[in-house]
Amino acid sequence: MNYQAPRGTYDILPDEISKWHYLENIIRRNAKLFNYKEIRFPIFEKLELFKRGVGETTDIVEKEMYVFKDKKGRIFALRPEGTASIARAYIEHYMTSSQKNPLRLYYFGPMFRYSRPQKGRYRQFYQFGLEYIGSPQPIADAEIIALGMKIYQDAKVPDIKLEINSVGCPICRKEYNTTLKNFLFKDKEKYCSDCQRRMDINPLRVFDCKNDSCQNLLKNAPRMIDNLCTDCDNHFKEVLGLLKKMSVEYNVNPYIVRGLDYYTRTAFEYKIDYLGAQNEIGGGGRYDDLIEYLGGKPTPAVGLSGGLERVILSLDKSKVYIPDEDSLDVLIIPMKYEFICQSIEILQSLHKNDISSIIADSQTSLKNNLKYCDTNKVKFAIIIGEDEVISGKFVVKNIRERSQKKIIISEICDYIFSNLKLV
RNA sequence: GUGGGUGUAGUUCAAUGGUAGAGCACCGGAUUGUGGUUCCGGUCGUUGUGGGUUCGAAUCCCAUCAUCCACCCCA
Repeated sequence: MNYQAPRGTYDILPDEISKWHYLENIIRRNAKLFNYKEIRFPIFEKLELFKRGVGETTDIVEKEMYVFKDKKGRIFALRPEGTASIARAYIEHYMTSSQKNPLRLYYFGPMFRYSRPQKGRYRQFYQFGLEYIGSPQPIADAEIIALGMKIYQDAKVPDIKLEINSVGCPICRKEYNTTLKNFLFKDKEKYCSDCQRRMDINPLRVFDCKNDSCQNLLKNAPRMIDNLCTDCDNHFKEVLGLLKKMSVEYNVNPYIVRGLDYYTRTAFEYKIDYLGAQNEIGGGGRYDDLIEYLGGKPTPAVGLSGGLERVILSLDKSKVYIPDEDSLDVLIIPMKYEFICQSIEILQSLHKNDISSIIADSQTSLKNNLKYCDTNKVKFAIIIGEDEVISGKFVVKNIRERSQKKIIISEICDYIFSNLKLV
């Protein structure tokens, strides 16, 4: 084998596509239910957009982007996530009219991050996302969170947990950061080397440490959630209240830190605990300052994104039944190549009636063609041989019932059409 | 980016440094125009790739590519 898919990428083969359609249909259906409109945006953008939007010091931007130059030396990056592009499009197309706002959008598509592949972690991976732009109100947060949960529940992802936190606004977060740093640096030497490094770069990350002695030291550490300003605190409490009203179960986890800089106030994650290190299948939060920061008018917004392959892995693992897609209606089997004209005639009339059909290879044995019908759940087979051509009556087999009937050519479509519903 | 495991037929897996094998799948026949069972027969490999050690390498060593696990990060 000379060529293989690049590291961290993979092919989705026809046999697996029904899972993807299943999931995409659930997302589309729910998006429609809540009046979210699909948006499609480029797979690459100016590097600057992600640097500014996602945050210069985030891991995503710092070490995980596919960056390239085009022929004129412009620097682009393959998109590592969707929100920055959505904010850009929102500003670029002046999608601000009050008749359309708040604006509800959803998207699907591949994202790219250069990281070491593992199960459930790829370099090209698929995400869906929902964005609710133009409302600062807690009901927007609650709608997004509940809708995400509904999608996972509809898809039958087992044991999904919602964790929620508030990361505050720039003002109270800044204050909190100093408080936390003071607390940490007081006993700096007592922490593990990882934690000491985290203190400088992203102090909130120390809460993720798995080291028991560090956790012990952190017991009395100040938490963001206790240091929110009044507005942020009220906002958070209202979001929680609305979730309760909507019967969405959640756990407040004061240590959720998202890897993208644009989040303000609400931050949340959807988690499962049976996929190893990849326990987060989706997440999101509020990003009230992003659009302004990228050059638009101040516009509050909240959104979420979820990874499709992690959902599919979880469905595989828990053996959730996924219905097969519609199979082929009719296989036309010419016994010899010379009957190809009659085959085409039947094929075209079936297609006119919206009945899916193909002509079998006349070199394959009848036996194998019928086997093909069995394994691929084809509904009918039409056999075309000398007898049929002379008599004008063709054998139409109902594959599942293993029965057959001779029918004149002009009535084949009607016969199959009326029997398809029964199959 | 760091540390470790794995790589053999389409697939799942065998093979003390000494002739590369089995199940499933596939193809053919029993049934010369009729399919899910059964029986019989058959095809399939530069052992991921490239070097090295050895009389001899799937097996040992090095490199490389891919994959998996943990860290990291996140979807």
